[in-house]
Amino acid sequence: MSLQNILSEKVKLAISQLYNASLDTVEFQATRKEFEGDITVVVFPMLRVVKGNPVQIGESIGTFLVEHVDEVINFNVVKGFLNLVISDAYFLSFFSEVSDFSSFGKVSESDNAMMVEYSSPNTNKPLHLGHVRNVLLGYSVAEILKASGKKVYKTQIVNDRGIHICKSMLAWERYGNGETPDSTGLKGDKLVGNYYVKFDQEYKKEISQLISEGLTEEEAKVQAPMLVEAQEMLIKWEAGDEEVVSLWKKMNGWVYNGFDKTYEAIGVDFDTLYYESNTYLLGKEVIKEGIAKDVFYQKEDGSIWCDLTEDGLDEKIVQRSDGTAVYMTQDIGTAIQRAKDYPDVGGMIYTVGNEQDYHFKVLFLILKKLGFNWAENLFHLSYGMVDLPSGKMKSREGTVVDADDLISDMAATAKKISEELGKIDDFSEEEKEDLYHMIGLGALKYYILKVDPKKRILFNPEESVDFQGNTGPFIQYTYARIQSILRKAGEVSNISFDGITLQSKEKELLKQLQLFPETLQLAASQYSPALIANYTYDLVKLYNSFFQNISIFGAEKEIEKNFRVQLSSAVGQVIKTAFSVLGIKMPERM
RNA sequence: GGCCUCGUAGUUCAACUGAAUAGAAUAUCAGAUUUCGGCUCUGAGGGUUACAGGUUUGAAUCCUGUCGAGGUCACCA
Repeated sequence: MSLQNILSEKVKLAISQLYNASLDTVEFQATRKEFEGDITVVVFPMLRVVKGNPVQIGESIGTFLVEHVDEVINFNVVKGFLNLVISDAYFLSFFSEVSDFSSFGKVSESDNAMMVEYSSPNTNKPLHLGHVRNVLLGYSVAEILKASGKKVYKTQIVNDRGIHICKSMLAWERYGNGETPDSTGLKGDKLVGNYYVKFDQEYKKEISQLISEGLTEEEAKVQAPMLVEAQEMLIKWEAGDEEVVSLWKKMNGWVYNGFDKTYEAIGVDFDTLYYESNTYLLGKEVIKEGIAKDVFYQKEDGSIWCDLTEDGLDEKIVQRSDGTAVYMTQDIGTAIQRAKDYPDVGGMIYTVGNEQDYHFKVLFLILKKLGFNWAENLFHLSYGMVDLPSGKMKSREGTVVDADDLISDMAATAKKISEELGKIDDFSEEEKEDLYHMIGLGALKYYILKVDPKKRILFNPEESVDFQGNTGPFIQYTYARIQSILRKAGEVSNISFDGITLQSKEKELLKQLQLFPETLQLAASQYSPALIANYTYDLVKLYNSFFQNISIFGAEKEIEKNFRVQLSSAVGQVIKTAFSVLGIKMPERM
């Protein structure tokens, strides 16, 4: 039982005994460091049920708590704030009761399952920095949910259908000379991406050619032979034309291979995949049923709509007049398919950029109207764009930061900095490369995840691999240093710590450690990796100031040394757990 | 134009969802240290939380309006 829960009940008891009133909740906050105390009860909200002077009420409650609660040994009141001093014994017993800090805060898996979707790229371009934010967020939220006791399925929807795919296919057929990833040594997604660009270049040439022949720009855009041919290809694809389908399969295969390498480099994975080419037809079935249920209606031209004006939104098309599926149709189909495939799923989280806020608002509403019980638990994990110091990323202007390049750049910077430190000269080349990758990636992930998802992020490549301050490598470094201390200390017996007097830094550390389980739960309920990142940095800062003020090896008594070493070990374990839900690995040395 | 999100030290981010004197990091400046101006430590300055009202014992946080940044309003995905 946490300290807050114990105190909360006792405060309520005090209110009912002293004032004959009842209180629903008690508000706590950390005691500011300029006052004495470990935890603070805010008296102001109680004024609603108890009339009187907040200072006097605080005094009475404080006196009551000191008399009736073992953990509370002293108190003081400042304005409406009741600062309580908690006994060392309480913190020490908390510390010795947790036998294993490596799983501290984690809750074992329940039947309550969630599906988390992230990444979901187009198959015609390599992944870029924007995808990186998506992937990191989605993966981390999935891991946070797992650690907080949910069963989680990580998934994505692969956007493998449509005119854009045909464009790169066509360009490859015309200009490719049979090039393959093997023959060129290029990653599959890069190769296909190049032909997508090639299409655009040739298409533009055709347009200007046509304009010089006297067509207007509008006409030229529609009549350019390349575009017409791509459209014909799409029709063939939908009709199941063997040649087109096999080319489509071949080129998509290349892209998937390329993506897999990128995902592996980033360190994320998926439990199940959905392909748009498989689910778009399902959506159309549901549309039919929806008409019968009066959720949708058909216009004269045959197009099908959903009227959401009563809910303050617009009318939304769900099927074109020619009977083909739109984006919305597929998403409806995919969601339903997922619920069928995984009946234990009680909710879904979609990690998608905030430019699609409206789309998901509509999607969720439609699914609710269709009457699915899981539709009550859908959440759009919306995030802001990633800007560069030079401005917005624009693929047309070539200012896009490629994901693979980014990862290797980060590792290269990590290498430069690590070499200057010179602590790992005895590592093998392979160990060094692993370490640089770990640090570079740690920097990138932390830099992105510490920011509130809904805010835009400014990505400054130079700042992002900093080793100082609130950065991933700084926390990794602290972890490595703790491991070094533990190696030096050797075996430490696990004995009880009765009789130790806590120094203020030690007490603060224990307080912060104790907060980890609730922080994890809070992060899970708010889908917020940033909360974990900031918690971890606070813990590391406290540990560093502990480390500076208290000598571990120079402790006077063996029992004190043991305690400090174990405290270091616990901090290390908690930092490691916290970083693991952010998807960041910890080096044993660096 | 309608709707949505955001606006906090020079900069990048916090603030436990309404509480005490709004915190870190980084940059800047001043000291200490040294082979040097680089590394490391110590300290300081830096804020009317975009602006104006309102609600409240109490507002960066909630409400209204204004300004600014971005997004979105397709039979594209």
